[in-house]
Amino acid sequence: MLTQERYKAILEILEERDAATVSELAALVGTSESSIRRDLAVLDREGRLRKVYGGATAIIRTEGALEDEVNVREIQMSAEKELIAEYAASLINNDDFIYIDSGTTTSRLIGHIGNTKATFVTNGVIHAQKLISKGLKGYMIGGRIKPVTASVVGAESIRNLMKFNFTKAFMGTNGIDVTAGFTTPDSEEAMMKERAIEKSFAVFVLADHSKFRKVYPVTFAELKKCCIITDKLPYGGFSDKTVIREVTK
Amino acid sequence: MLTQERYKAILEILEERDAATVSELAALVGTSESSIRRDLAVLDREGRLRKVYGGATAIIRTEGALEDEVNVREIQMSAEKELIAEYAASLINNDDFIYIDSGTTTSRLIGHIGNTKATFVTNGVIHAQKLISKGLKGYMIGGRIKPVTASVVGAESIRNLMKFNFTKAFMGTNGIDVTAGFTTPDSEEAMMKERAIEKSFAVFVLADHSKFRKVYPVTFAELKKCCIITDKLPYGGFSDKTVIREVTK
DNA sequence: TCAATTTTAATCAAATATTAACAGATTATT
DNA sequence: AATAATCTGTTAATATTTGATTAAAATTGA
Repeated sequence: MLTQERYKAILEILEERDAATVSELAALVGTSESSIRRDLAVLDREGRLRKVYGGATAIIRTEGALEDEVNVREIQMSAEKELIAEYAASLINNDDFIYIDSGTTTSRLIGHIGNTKATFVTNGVIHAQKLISKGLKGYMIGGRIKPVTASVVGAESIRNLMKFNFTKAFMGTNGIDVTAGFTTPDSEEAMMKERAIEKSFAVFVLADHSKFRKVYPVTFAELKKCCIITDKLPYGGFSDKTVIREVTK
Repeated sequence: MLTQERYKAILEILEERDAATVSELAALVGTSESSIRRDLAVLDREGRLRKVYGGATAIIRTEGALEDEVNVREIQMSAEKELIAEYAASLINNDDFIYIDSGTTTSRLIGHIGNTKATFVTNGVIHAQKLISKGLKGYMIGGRIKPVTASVVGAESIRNLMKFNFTKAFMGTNGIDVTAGFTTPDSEEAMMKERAIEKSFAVFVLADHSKFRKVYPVTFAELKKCCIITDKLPYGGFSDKTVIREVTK
């Protein structure tokens, strides 16, 4: 059976039922679990389905492009990120005035914030919603909404952001590299991040180990500007000029 | 059974009945109480339900992120509002620059907006989310988030709002009265509404018949300033100085 | 208030799932 | 036809999830 035929078969099965286990797919498609796993990995990378522990789920494009891209992806985030988020949340004090960057890692952080009198400012629409559902004092940065990430970016929002002076900022990143620093694929998001860091007394970047040694088009900060909170350092250590907080069980 | 399938099952059960105990969920989903507890912890952190002692309750997300008896009722009396929302959506043109007020009625309106090049500005967090999930061009007003209604209000947000000049505004209201005009219980929300109306060329107030002859503490506009879109006029008609668009099947 | 009852969170072993490495089969390339 | 590259299924080593157990915490009712 051709690989492409398998892909098609898998996607068709997932279209009927919303989810299927690896063993179910193997039986239905008529191949080994190994092949199914390899297929799911490919299709997940292509964004055609969502790989989850035990199988895969369909990407429902019914209404919310956002609902799936942002919310569902979070569900499959790993235990390491949970640890990072938990630790980051423990750094929050009652008198803090905190910036929360958009992105999945920081979104998870909000789930771990307990009862606090701190005030939170964010440019993430979902982050704002989570803040209020947690009963926290929240501020939303205004401006143009970027659909894919459900975050507010652009000149307008930067102007709004500049009014604030944060005690702490919790940032996400796509890449961390010794020479390129913290990088992200989107220049508008990068600009927001850059300014938020500028206006914060202490900056924490939440990043699991997979982010190290990766470089994306736009740099938004030098390494030394932020404290990295991670689960595991890359092989051979990292720049000794960087402040790294390694969180382990 | 896949973890994600369990999540979905739990959320579906909570959508039908507003609340369920851990043991009920375990029986209905067909898994152990341990797993249900773990699932509830995750889903609570994700903000998809509210974990309570003994089980979990659904989060009603139509307007406020918080459960609200009033909201529940409003959702149920929906057929008329649907009509109003549908008609209001038909008024939108490609070159419009539109303000969408926070509130359930306007939230519903977004669901009826088709493919348009118009730009939308809102102070509702959930409204913003709906806009992007619909693929519409959206702007968020920045400022302090009021938890109950998940809307942005306050001095900061009014300053941000004043920069705009809208072609049309779609507003919600709590009361419509000949002498008191359009009224709402919250003064901060009222101020936002007042300014939004001031900055709009045409203003439409979406209100079902139950809103007529009711007066709430704060007036945010005179009747003649806005065109009312409603499903049914009150007995004996209404002020003839008011522009009313009555929508019927 | 305090004791009885219920619920929760933490722990642990068993069951399940994943990964990576390997060798044979299949397909492309020269 | 020979060689390289890719794909497939198997296996063993890891890692994750699950349900039972139990001590601690929360709720209830007198």
